[in-house]
Amino acid sequence: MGRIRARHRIMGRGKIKISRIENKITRQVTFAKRRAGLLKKTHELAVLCDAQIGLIIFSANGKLYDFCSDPLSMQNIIQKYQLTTGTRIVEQNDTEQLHGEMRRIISETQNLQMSLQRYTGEDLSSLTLGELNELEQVLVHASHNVRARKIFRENT
Amino acid sequence: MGRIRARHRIMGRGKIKISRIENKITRQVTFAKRRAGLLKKTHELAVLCDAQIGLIIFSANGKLYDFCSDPLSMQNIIQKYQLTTGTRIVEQNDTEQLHGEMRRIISETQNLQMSLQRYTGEDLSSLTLGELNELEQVLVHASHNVRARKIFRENT
DNA sequence: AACTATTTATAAGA
DNA sequence: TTCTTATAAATAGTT
Repeated sequence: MGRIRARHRIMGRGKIKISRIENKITRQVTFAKRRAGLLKKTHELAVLCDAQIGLIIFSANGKLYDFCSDPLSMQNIIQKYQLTTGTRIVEQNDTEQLHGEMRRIISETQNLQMSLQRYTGEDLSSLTLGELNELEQVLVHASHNVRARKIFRENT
Repeated sequence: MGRIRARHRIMGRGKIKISRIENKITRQVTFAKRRAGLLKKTHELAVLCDAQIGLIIFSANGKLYDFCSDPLSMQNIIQKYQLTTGTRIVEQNDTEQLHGEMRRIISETQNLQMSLQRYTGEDLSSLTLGELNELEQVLVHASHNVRARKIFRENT
């Protein structure tokens, strides 16, 4: 008498084959359990061994679960990954080229603005005497052109 | 007689606290063991439950280990992650802003070049009569400025 | 690298 | 769903 455990009724929880679980309910339950286990193990590895780890999980339904070890963010991990593997270097070059082109055109714009200030007489401070003579000729010539153009317009 | 196991000599392999392993050798051994375990578990979860998983591990020495479930590539996973979380929108905005600024400055440069062509008399074709009068005044004024500057320079 | 006592994860059941 | 527990799997300390 007393408490007798019906141990024979509790059948084993067998091992499973690693292939897609067909039963939907079972698959979802297993996903929840193993996902939790994986996240825990990931965290433990990162802490125990000073590793930087990023883990991204999309469920079959597309829901996202992720983990990233401190002190980096997932973006940091991804950047480091892309630098290490050489992936996405194309786009980085694109950005660098864009920056280079940007610097070039900003410089050109500044030069144009300075030129314009000379042609309008706003700023002549940096010019030598020779450059002033040259500029005067251009301006005189330009004003002649304008007068000629005016006459052309008046007669058209 | 027989084979007697000296079981008492085999002491327990205790549980450990989850904090950085101080001993370097132990830490490296544990890293290798748990890394293998984690990669295996990751693969199993992906297969069993039809999940899409990307795992990136950097050792303390910076060595990369990664896993990505078929049929996606790590880049696919990263893209999907960034789309899902909205990350990298910042950088996309950066790039877009850069392109916008580029367009603006290109336009400004073109305007400056056109202005300059007018001030040098190279291209007056698009100007109205009123604009021509205005331009002529600016040019005359500018040439006066240049003459004044020349006299200043000659006496300095 | 191999071993094994223990701890941990988890499959199936309740 | 959440809890339980027999069993499988991982692994810490050791050799």
